[in-house]
Amino acid sequence: MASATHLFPIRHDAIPSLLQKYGIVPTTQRIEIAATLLCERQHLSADQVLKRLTEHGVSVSKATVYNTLGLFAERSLVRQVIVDPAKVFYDSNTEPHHHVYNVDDGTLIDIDTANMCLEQIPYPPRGTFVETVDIVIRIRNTV
Amino acid sequence: MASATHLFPIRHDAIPSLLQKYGIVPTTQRIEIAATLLCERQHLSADQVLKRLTEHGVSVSKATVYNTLGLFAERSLVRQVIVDPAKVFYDSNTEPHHHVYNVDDGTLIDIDTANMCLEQIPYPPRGTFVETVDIVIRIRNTV
DNA sequence: CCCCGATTTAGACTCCGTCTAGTTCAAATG
DNA sequence: CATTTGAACTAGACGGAGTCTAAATCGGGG
Repeated sequence: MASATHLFPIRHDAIPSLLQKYGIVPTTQRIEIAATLLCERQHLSADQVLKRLTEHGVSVSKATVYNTLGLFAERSLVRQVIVDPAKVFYDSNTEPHHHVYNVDDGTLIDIDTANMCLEQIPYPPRGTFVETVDIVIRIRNTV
Repeated sequence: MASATHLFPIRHDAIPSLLQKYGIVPTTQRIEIAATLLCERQHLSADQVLKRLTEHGVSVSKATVYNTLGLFAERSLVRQVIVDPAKVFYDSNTEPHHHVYNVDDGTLIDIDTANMCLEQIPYPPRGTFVETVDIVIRIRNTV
């Protein structure tokens, strides 16, 4: 359940132990998928991860990529970012931060939470708890 | 381009002029779709709108429902809410507010912006402008 | 009443993601 | 070292949301 967030760049041979730290059995495919996404701070869709793997001559099935990214998100190794109705992004950066999404070209960038004070978050209804608070600034290109 | 937000409930016969105020030609189908969504503060997916229309004996094609809701959002008559990777919600409430989304049961509720001060929003990159700032509090059921 | 651009339509199609059922893998066991 | 067993992986079918296309229809201006 790893307390500290990992640092970039992550060395390929550090991945198995990283996965274990998050309670994930480090299989060949999971290591490859993690290496693809976690090599730097970035936002990739499942499809993009699959494409990169294929391009690098690594053969992993579509189902495994989708399942594995879902597992990573569930275990908080990566973060899901839902800003585009068409696809889910997976964010290799798990430190608290928010996002700026360019609706026109699909660019997604991180912004620090520093100074973005968010006061008075309402109590969650009975029987529920807050999982995340996501702030998305949607921008568009002028003209 | 209507400045003031409309008030609920909206009378059915007030819809044609409301559409015109937003630069939308009020056709039969658009009036029906607007009436379905705007009758009260609510969040509906395109599919739900289509279902309600069908249930009320109003026949509108799927393509028209999707296109029309997209048009309404583009003209700021309604607001798109992207919180679920599976579908887009359309929000009849266009006043500034944010959302609490229950990931487990798909419930979406509005929260007032009052007291939720958000300071220090970063400048948008050159050549872009901020369209919306969306805050989504994701909650889950305990147990 | 006719014309013509705007709107609507049915249904095919695309794309993201899930499901299924069979296969492979690897670790533990005998 | 062979066997067992459950987890993980796979290919490909499938499902659902949303888009596209080409044809039909509408409705306001002439």
